[in-house]
Amino acid sequence: MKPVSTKHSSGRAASRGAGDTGSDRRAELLAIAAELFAARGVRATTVREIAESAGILSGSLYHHFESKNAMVDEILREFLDHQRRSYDEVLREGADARTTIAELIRRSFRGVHRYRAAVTIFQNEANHLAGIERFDYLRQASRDFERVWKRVLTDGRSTGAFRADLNITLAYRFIRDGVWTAVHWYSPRGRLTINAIAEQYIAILCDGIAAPERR
Amino acid sequence: MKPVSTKHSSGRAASRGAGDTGSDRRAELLAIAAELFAARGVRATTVREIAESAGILSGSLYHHFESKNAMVDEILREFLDHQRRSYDEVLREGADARTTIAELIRRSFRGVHRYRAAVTIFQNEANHLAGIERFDYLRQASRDFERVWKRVLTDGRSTGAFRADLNITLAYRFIRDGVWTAVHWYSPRGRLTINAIAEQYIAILCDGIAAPERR
Amino acid sequence: MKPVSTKHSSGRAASRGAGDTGSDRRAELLAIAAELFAARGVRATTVREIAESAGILSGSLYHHFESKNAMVDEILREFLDHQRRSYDEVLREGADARTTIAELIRRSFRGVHRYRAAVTIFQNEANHLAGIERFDYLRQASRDFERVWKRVLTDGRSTGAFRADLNITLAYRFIRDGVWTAVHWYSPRGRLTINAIAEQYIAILCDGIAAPERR
Amino acid sequence: MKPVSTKHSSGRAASRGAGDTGSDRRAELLAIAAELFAARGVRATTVREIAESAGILSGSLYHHFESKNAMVDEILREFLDHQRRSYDEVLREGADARTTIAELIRRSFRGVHRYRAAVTIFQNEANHLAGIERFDYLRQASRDFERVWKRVLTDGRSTGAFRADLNITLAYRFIRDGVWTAVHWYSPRGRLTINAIAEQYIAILCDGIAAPERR
DNA sequence: TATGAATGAGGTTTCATTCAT
DNA sequence: CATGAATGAAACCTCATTCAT
Repeated sequence: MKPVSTKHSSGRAASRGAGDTGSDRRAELLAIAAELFAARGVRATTVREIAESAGILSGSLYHHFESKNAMVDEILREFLDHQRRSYDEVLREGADARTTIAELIRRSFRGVHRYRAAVTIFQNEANHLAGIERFDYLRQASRDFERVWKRVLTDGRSTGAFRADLNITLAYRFIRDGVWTAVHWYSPRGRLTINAIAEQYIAILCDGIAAPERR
Repeated sequence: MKPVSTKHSSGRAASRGAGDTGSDRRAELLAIAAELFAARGVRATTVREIAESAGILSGSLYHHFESKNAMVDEILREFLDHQRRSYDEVLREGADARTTIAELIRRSFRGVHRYRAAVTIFQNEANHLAGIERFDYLRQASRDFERVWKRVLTDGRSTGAFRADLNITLAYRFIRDGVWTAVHWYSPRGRLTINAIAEQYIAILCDGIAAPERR
Repeated sequence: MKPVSTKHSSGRAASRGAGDTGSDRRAELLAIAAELFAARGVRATTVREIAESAGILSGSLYHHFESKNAMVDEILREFLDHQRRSYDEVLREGADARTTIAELIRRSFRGVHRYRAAVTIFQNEANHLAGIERFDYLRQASRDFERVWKRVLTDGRSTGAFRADLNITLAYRFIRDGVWTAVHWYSPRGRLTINAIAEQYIAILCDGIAAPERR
Repeated sequence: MKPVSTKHSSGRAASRGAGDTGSDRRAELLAIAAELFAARGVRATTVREIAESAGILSGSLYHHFESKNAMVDEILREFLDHQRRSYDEVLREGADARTTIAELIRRSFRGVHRYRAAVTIFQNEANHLAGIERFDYLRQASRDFERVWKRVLTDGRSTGAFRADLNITLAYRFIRDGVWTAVHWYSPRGRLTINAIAEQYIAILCDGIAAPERR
């Protein structure tokens, strides 16, 4: 993971390996950068701004990271790796489709909570970043996620848990957009906890907004 | 419409007034710019790229538009004005909540279809753009839309059309994100027409993905 | 005069000869340009601004004038020609030094009044313009003026009209700067007429600001 | 001194605070820029020219200064602050009007000598610069100077040191223009020292150019 | 680790001027 | 005479990155 293929064969060991415990400083800088990237966009955030927010000069950042994109890379990978593992855990439990979907939604919202900045970046800029070679893996991650959701939806439809006329692709997209876009308005200090939001979303998605007595 | 009260228009008469039928060239250039903005992002799209796509030099663009942001401005305003009027029409019909919500959703998807590039820009960059004085009106437009949806949801909940335990704010956000984010994957040449997508979305939203017999 | 050596051998007869009676439109445009050049500086005034002030498009100006600098040229020449003739008249009268100096000052201030915009341009930009080949004549004009003033001062010193210890060069410069710089604050609608200003200046220059009884 | 409260300094720490001793490089660059601004005018001097004169690339200048105008700003403030203090010292000595006027003139010419480039810029471009928000303080500085001179002139007139019929405003303007415009022709390597020029100017101003025996 | 000076490519914008209609 | 579209050079400025100290 994180091959860090330095094009610039400089002798300086700016980037460490992935599993690296990493100095606290490194994590600190990464957190600062993530917040700025999320708030202003990756392109709109200058290396100078990141450095200044950290109280150092822009040149000094290059002792910790190879490049600006290397920071984005690390921020995104951490989130994606976590989320993939989290989804896999659910699948491995092998519950019924409705339970599984609900749990996937819960874990997605928890991802929003825990990796807020990373999710924001992923949501806002995955499309543009994917055009850069270094971020090829974003497309793979999206495909992995898609496979997970679609498998559960298809399974549920065939077992009768979900409507027979459900369009799997559309349903998947609505769910995906619904959970990730929440990052735009979710605030950890807001009135609703992330769990409450997840439950509401599950309710709407599974049973609709219409009052049940109508049927 | 389109008041174009640019503070920065110091003496330059590059942009015409609003109701202006406008030369075809102008509309042509705007369409080209919109596609690029949508595809690559506003910041990432250079004026030079727009000009080259139109077969002219970058400086020549300034004969038609005051600035890059002036183009973004015009693109967004056209969509927002249309959408606002479209929503207002529905409200004026005064149908019941469920019918109204369905119609609002249909008209939103039609907006996605007709103003695809503009919706993409709005969806991707409204947050960042709103930080610029010139784009203050984006916040107002968002608030206007929010009021429309929330009024109908609240009305439907009190008349018993919608679940009594529905969280209006969350429901509004899910709907909003669901319809606008569709622009990311909707293709006019795809298998599903925009109307089919709208109906599927209405179905899921109103009645959920779960099979009805469960209740 | 006004050779108008068109580098661009275009067949269009944009510029007329000098003695040309000239259409009113031409004079009108020149007056508009002069005001703008004076108010904002030659460089800072765009051709577009001139055209817009005249209610036409920038391209249309080129039917009347060869270039922006051609306008500056004409504006300056008119003033310089007039002023030169005016000074010559005084010299030809052959009055005594003090009378002559006073009259030169009066005629300078009258020049400020009548060619306000031109004097402003001359005062503000002669130095920079003189670097352009086309404006070589500015240096000659300055030298001509200098010769006039110095001749009178020298004459007056040798006849005893002026102090024996007068530094001719410095005196000339103070006078020159005093009269031309007045253009920066003189207003035809101000409290003091241009003649009153001239008389005050003559008084200060000849007899000083100190009260006479002190000697 | 030099508050440098740039509104535009959004997050960039290019320019240091005021009391800053400042790296030598900074002062060096400022001196180079000042000479060019004085010689060619602010607008006509390109950032590239400044950089090339300093042996660096244009972009590198922005490591030291926020913008071209920021350089102009610093150059002007240094001169204005100095001159204001210098005038205040004279006033605090409380000598009689004629002595005070003479000393103010001496100190003005010394300002011309010491801040030649800055005075040239101030003299040539204050009018145009004052139209820019950032240079609002130029108007204030002019007003401050005006008050100083007028106070002394008024005082001298009422104590009988100066002519009873002296027009204070005109006298002030002639003096102001006379001393500052000298920057256009003064050369530190010329025949006359700045002190000699000052004394000649004082003599002419106080007692006139006319021979005394005439009265 | 950090600084501070510099690079160099590229961005948006300006503007005098041209020219077919 | 005037328009309106375009040119092309050059302006100011930005910013990721490098590197000697």
